[in-house]
Amino acid sequence: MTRNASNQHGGRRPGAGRKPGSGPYGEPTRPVRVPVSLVPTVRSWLTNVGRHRAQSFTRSPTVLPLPLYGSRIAAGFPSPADDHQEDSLDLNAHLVKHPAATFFVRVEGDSMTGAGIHHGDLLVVDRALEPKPGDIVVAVVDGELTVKRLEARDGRLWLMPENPDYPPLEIREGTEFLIWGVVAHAVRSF
Amino acid sequence: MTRNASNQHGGRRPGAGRKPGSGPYGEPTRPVRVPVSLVPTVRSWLTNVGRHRAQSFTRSPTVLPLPLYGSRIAAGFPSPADDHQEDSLDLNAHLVKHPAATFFVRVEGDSMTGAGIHHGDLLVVDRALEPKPGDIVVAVVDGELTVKRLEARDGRLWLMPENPDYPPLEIREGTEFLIWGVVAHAVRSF
DNA sequence: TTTTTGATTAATGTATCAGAAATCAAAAGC
DNA sequence: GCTTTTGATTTCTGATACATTAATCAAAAA
Repeated sequence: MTRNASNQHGGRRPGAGRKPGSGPYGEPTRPVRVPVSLVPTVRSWLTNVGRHRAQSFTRSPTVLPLPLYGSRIAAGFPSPADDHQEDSLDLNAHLVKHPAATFFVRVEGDSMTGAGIHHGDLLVVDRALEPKPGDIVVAVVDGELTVKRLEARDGRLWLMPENPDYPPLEIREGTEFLIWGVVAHAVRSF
Repeated sequence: MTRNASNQHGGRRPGAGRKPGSGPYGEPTRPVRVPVSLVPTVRSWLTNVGRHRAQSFTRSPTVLPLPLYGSRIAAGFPSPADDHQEDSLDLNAHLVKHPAATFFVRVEGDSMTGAGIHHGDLLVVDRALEPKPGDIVVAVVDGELTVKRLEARDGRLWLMPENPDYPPLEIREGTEFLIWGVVAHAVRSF
């Protein structure tokens, strides 16, 4: 006992003690093994979501954020300006090989649904690609723009639909036919 | 030494020993305190980050406006001065509404072909969008990453495939469920 | 050539611990 | 009487320790 007669502060308080649920999360915690590189992400999420318990459906958290830089880091933390990692993607760089020769076309109709091209899709068309049989091309036939698969049979060219409701289109002697480019990608929006 | 003369297996192997990075995450782990109720969520997330690599949107997106052409062209090859050019479009700006909250996932399987999402497609997933019934979402269910359409029926959540070969997935009382984000676009490459 | 096997090393889950944080209420100060 | 102080009490968290599991090695055995 270090208390003297002139100092009687403190002392037993039956029932004193920190109450359960008084921590930042309102409940106890358990240690979970987290890969070193993801520790900051998990901590940050726990700080922002775990405490506020923002939820959109039932009691489950909506989203656990993916790391902006999730690559395996040998040592240290990534620099915020460090973007040269396989985990980041630029759509232009990824989808446009020849910028000067690329354009977009919106799909109308459903003649190519078998190829996963649907009405309303946005096509990325590359004029720099050499059209060859099997390619899906954007072409003008008798003044009409169309999207079909290019085929070569018996020395003739055909534009093949990928939907049985549409007939194959033969490119004949007097047909006005022009290929605009090769379809590289189709973008579907929801 | 418990070995006898008729059993000489094993023994010293200089250089033997488990190699660094041989665990499921490819790197060491550290214990992080997680609220008890969030432990399953964090675990499932860690499991899937390690198994299904996702790519984040670049932090320094390029700007590349390219021509978007209309569907009706009378004749001739499109040129920059062509009257029929409707607009120009930059893929990054057009497809990514919330750069910091966007990531990409490659589709595996064909449970959503009815929605035009096919095996191998690249999904643009937006974490900033509030998931609501009818949205196509990327979700984790009992530790498995999946892409499905979110539905709400009778006070319950369902993850609906868009291919009759697959069963609907009901989110029940004990189901570990969390939504990673809402699918904004699907990119098909040829 | 393939499989076996003790030795070797990394990784993981759990236990433990020290210090921090929150709570209590009588004593002290005003 | 009201507010502040203060030692005791209890919970909580981050870090470390530890036991077990997992992965790797290569000579010996099959």
